[in-house]
Amino acid sequence: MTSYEQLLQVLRDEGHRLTPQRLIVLRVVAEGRQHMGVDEVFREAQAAYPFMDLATVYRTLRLFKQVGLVTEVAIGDRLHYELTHPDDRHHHMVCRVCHGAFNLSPHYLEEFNSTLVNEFGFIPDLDHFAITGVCVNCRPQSAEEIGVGSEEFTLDEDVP
Amino acid sequence: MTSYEQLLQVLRDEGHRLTPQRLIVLRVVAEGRQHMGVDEVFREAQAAYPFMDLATVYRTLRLFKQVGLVTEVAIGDRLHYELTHPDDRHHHMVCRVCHGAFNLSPHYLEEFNSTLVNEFGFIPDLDHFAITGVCVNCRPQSAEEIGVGSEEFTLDEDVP
DNA sequence: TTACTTTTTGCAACGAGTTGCAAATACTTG
DNA sequence: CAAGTATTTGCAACTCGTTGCAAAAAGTAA
Repeated sequence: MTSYEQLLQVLRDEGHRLTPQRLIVLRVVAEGRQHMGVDEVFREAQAAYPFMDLATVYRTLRLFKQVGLVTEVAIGDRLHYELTHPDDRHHHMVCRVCHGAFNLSPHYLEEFNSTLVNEFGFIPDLDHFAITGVCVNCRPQSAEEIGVGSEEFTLDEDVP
Repeated sequence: MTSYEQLLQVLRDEGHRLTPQRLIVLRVVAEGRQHMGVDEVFREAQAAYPFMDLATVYRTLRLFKQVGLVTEVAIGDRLHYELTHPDDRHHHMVCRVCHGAFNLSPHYLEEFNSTLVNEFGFIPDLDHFAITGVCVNCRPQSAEEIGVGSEEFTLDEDVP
């Protein structure tokens, strides 16, 4: 059983029907790069299946998110999706200038999470969380002049 | 010079014109409670000035945000605004269940901020940042049974 | 295979927010 | 105060995302 068929089985097991539209969206997301925009998924899906409707893409991605097949990342005010890799959970740092996205291990947020739970009893939703900001390469000159040069950092960028 | 007139001066100083619409929106936000929704601002502004247009309210609030008069808080997918109090900067914890909003001092995010800057050279936008989650009072029973009772916490809620 | 039930699709309408553009108006200078 | 110009407004159209509903299709059972 291939990995792709395992994904289909997840849908079947939860009683969801396997329609051509769902198969195509799943394939597009599985073969696409990280956190694709909805319009991107739509265009590629439509290329493979010209009757594809945008509302169906939205509904399908929402369903896939519910059953855990994909992860939703809100970048700015746009929704993006990527295939869920249970062994590679991460957040995103998204640069406001170049729109590059960088992965961030969840452990950087663990302490913050505990603080909110312990001090306020507030359980924050910190899953798949996109932090906007400015990345090393786009930082203004002044920031580098004070001795925080960009050579010191290595960011693994997902997306140019 | 009253505090309200100081606010007007900020606009004038940056070369923005004082229109009736702007005066009204400013007064509504200044007299309203914390983080009002746009529709709320619109309704109150329209009551005072029936020709008020919704697009104008959006543009005016965006302008006020640019010049620092108000702070924008994205709660869920809706924009909210409150008058900026420079001596009371804070983030918000917004409960996904009861929609209550609680203030959070910026110092809770300082460490996280430094980590991103120092480790990745990434400067995150952490100003006026709304964290969704579940507040003490709305936590599922199971969470309280394991000994994390709500009596231990005091949250100062802005908004019911 | 056919008939039946339930889910899903496609479409069109909707809601929050933004934008292009012509008409209106706030500020400036004489 | 009047004339000029640059900004702002109101309107309508647009974007992204969601939703109601009738028609289509998936799964199920005879």
